[in-house]
Amino acid sequence: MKEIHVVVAENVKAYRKANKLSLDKVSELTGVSKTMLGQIERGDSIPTITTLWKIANGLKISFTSLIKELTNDVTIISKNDLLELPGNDGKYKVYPYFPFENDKQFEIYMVEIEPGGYLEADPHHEGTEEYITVFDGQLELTIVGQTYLLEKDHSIRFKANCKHAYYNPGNELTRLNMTINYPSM
Amino acid sequence: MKEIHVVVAENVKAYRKANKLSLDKVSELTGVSKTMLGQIERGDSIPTITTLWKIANGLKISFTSLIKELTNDVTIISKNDLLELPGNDGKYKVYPYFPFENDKQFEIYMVEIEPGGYLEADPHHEGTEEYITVFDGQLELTIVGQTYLLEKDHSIRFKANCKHAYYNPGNELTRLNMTINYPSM
DNA sequence: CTCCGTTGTATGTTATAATGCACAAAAATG
DNA sequence: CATTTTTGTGCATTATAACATACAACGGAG
Repeated sequence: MKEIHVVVAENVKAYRKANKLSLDKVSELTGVSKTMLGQIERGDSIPTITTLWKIANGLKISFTSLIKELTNDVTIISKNDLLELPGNDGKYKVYPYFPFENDKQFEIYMVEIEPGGYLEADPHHEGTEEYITVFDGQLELTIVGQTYLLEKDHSIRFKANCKHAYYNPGNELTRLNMTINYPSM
Repeated sequence: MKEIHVVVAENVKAYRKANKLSLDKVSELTGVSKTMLGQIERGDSIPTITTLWKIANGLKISFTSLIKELTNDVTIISKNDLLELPGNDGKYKVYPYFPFENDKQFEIYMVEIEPGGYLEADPHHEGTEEYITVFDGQLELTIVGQTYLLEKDHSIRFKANCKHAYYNPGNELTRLNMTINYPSM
């Protein structure tokens, strides 16, 4: 995961090379100084939003093409590779397989809850939704005082902008897939 | 046509008010100082790309929602409720827990593949990505002739705009979660 | 070949981004 | 009601973004 200004640097440089433009020419087109363009391309300086806007507009390219990181084609992750996020009682374990990244609007976790394990979650922002599929065991989900019991192979979708809690009421490990969708305003 | 930093100012402020967050809270979430957030919102300062990135990531909103000039409560699904989508050999079963809908950019399936089960998938649209987490068994995934073997508790992310195939090479049922992300155009 | 123009980088300067701290006003609490 | 906490803004400081200028190296023209 590169720093955003490094991503910008690579994208600006790539565009300039692809179109055989000098720093002078880009400076002319964009109204940003040649020196600053060099600094940006070398990652020596972090441009303001206005400077970037000038570059995008001057070159007539989309803003997002400047900030978009080329993703690896294939990424493989094992649970062993992950740093387990702390639940509050040691019986609730969260594995962040695909954490939130700015170019997509969701994140994916695997969650394991031992019998009796419990977690109370703070409300997410307005419009956020959770999708949970139970692969093993049972899950008792409480949303604003309303309790839902999910068996194996059950799934649930709910708005996550209110207080909610997860609990394993059974006597075997609960394993579930959790996808959290954030609204794109 | 407003200056870009004024647009950003309005969007940050609107988001914060809509979610009833204080400057302090946003500062906490984003790692940007309270003072700077105030400056940004009042249009008194032009943030660097990094500062804006911190804001977008900290609030888990899309970057473009910051630069752009300005939804049913609970659904429960059981596998039994679903019409199983046909695989091509009876050994590959797809359960569409949350099919694609216009207000979000992804869909979620549970997939079960019996030993020896196989499915060849047509390419999705350009930019489409798949995220697969193996909950049980093994999965052999072939993407443009390249083969990946996934064990239990492994996950993979790959571009789904090319021919790919799923195969269970083991001797037990493979169960996996599949999330398909479509590009936001 | 020499000379000139172009290119990208280094340097120094100025303006401002980003922060920590202080504080008045508003809101919350008892 | 009085007191405490929270909130957003102002001020001073530090680091750095953005610029103008200088210049070495390179490429092209004659």
